[in-house]
Order: sequence, then C-alpha cells, then structure tokens
Amino acid sequence: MGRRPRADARRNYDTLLAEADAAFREQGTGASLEGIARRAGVAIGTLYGHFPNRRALVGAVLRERNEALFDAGAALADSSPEKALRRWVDLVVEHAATDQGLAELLADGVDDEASELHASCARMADIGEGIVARAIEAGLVRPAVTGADVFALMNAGAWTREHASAEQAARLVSYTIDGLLVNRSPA
Amino acid sequence: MGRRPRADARRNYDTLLAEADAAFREQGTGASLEGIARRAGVAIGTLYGHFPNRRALVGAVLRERNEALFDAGAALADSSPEKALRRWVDLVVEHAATDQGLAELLADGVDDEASELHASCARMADIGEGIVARAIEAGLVRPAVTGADVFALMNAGAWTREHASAEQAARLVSYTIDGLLVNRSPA
DNA sequence: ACCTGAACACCGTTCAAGT
DNA sequence: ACCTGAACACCGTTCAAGT
Repeated sequence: MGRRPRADARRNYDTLLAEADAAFREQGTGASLEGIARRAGVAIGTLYGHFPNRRALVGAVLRERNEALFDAGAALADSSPEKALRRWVDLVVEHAATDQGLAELLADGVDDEASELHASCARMADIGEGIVARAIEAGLVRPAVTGADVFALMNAGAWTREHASAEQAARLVSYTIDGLLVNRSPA
Repeated sequence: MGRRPRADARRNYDTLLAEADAAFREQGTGASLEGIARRAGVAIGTLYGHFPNRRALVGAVLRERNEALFDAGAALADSSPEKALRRWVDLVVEHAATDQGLAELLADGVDDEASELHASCARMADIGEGIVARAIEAGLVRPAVTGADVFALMNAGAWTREHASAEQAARLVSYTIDGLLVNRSPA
C-alpha cells in the first residue's frame, strides 16, 4: 500500500475529478456519470474504477473545494461573535449552493458515517459549533442553540437558494439568525 | 365536454389516485409509477391516460388532501395573530412532509404556472400571506416580512424534517418565527 | 372512449476480456 | 495494474392494436 499509482491512472483520476467538478456545477450533483467519463476521455468503467459510486466522486470534489472554506472559517475567529456567525452561515450556504442537489447530500451525510461526505459534513458542523459556542459564551446567542441547529440552518438556506432565489434564502437565513440571538440586533 | 366518464374509467381513476396516495406516503413522490399502476390493477398506459405525468398525479392527490388543510387555515382567523402564524406554519410543514420529495415540488410549483401543483401552492401562499398581513397590522411581525418569506420557511421546514428530524425542523422553524417578530416572545 | 402491454429511450453499474 | 465497452437491470414514456 502507498505505492505510486501508474502515471496514466493518476492522470485519469485528476481529469475525472476536474470534469466532475465542472459537470456538477453546470448540471448539479445528479449529472450523468457517463457524460463525465466521456468529457474526461475515458470509458465509464474507468470512472467506476476510481470512484465506486456517485457519492465518492462528489466527496472527492468536495475535499478539494473545502480547503478554502475551512481556512475562511478559521479566519473568522478574529471577528466579533455575531459577525462570525453570520459570515460563516453565508459562506457555507454559498458553498453548498454551488451544485444543485449538494445541500441534500450534505444534510444526509452528517448522520451517515458510511457516507463519503461524512468527514466534510462533520468538519463543517464542528466549525459551526465552535462559532456558536463562542457566541453563547459572549451572551449573544441563546444558550439552547446547538451546532446542529446551525448546520440545519445552513442546509435549509442552501436548499432555499436552489429552489427560490439567493435573495429569498438570504432573507430567511437572516431572520433565523435574528431568532437565535438573545437580543435582536438590527440587521 | 363535461360528459360523464365511462364507469370503468372513473373506477380506474379513483383506484389510481388512492394507490398513488399510499405509494407517495410510503416511498415519496418518486415512487415507481409502474408499481402504482400494478397496485391499482391496471396497465401502465392507463395511468398515463388519466395522468399525463408524475406531477399531474401528485397534483391530483394533493387536491384531495388540501381540503382539510385549507379549512384549518381559515379557522385560524379566530386565533391571535402570533398563534395563527405559528400554527399555520406547523400545519403546512407537517402537510408538506407527508411525502418525501413533496417540499421540493411545492417550492418549485409556486413560481411555475405550468405546474399541476401551481394552484395548490398559490392557495397555500395566499393563506400564509393573509395571516402575516394580520400579524403585521397588529404590530407583531416586522413590516418587511412577506408572504413569500413564510412560504419559503414552510418549505424549508418540511425539507429539514425530511432530511434531519421533526424535532430539528420544529426548532429551526420556531427560531425563524421568533426572528420575524418585532418583539421576541418567549416560545 | 378507453385499455393493454410491447417497444423505445435513457442511465447507472458490473465484469470478462484486453493491454 | 489499469482500461475498455458490451451487457444487464431498471424505469419513465409512447403508441399501435385491441375491446
């Protein structure tokens, strides 16, 4: 184990990942796998050789995209608790709304350890939980609010963005965060 | 037009509707149409003769279920504005969460006049709009809140119920309604 | 006027054969 | 060790033939 992969295998893996990323952005996470393989210039069996199912492919694409998101989340430690909370939720909503159907996979992945998306979901939930804990300590957010509430809010916001509009989703998210606060802050 | 249908046609229509209702509850709105036809004891072509596509079938099932929902909505005129708002949202969330996938069809149907679900969506949105307007007039809800916000909240709540839990969805909805209020009321 | 079900189209997934 | 692509399974939808 840990042997270097054959050069063509590595190239196919990378190309498949890049084409999957593009296809998911354009057509959603339900994009045709046959089409992704064709765009990558390989047979469908090659795709399945590298990624045993659709979730594995989505998971691999996500791992690449997540770096920037998690870095941004860590950087929010410098902001005020309320600003960090609002900014983090906005960031994740935008991230999760990148591909039609992604919010659903994320919502389902956090409680399913067998899911190839589980690690990404758990990490996102952890960051949110930390931000909420800080806001509660500061007396800003109601003590009853949990990290799970924030995770659910992010997914609901991303889903609303897919099925209504970015504006509608932003309004809903903003109202909900107001509802999480101990004292209403105007916008 | 308006002629009485043949007796067997009417019977098939009713049986298909009943089996579709059951199948959607058990397996979601994506249930196999072939399976519904089989359970109804007719060929697949007969199903398509009565319902040109899946949405038409879902729409017909909904029209039957909606009677009770709309009546309950009208009855809420007797409650206080806040209680009416909370109760209405809870009612619709439960209604929309009856079948896996229904929240998505509802969210997509309100802006699509060609959808067989459009009438049901529009009616639901109207009732919500009326309840919100009364709450705003009473000085209870922020003036900026719209009927569209309430409709989006209902769908997001139903979707969260499908992908997290009824408890999680109820918490999220409750926090959001708190955020819609001018003055926070404790629960 | 309505029903039947074979036929078509499409897509995810597997695996025996190749290199 | 990896790739190929035919084959299989499944399902939504149509339509010519029947009653």
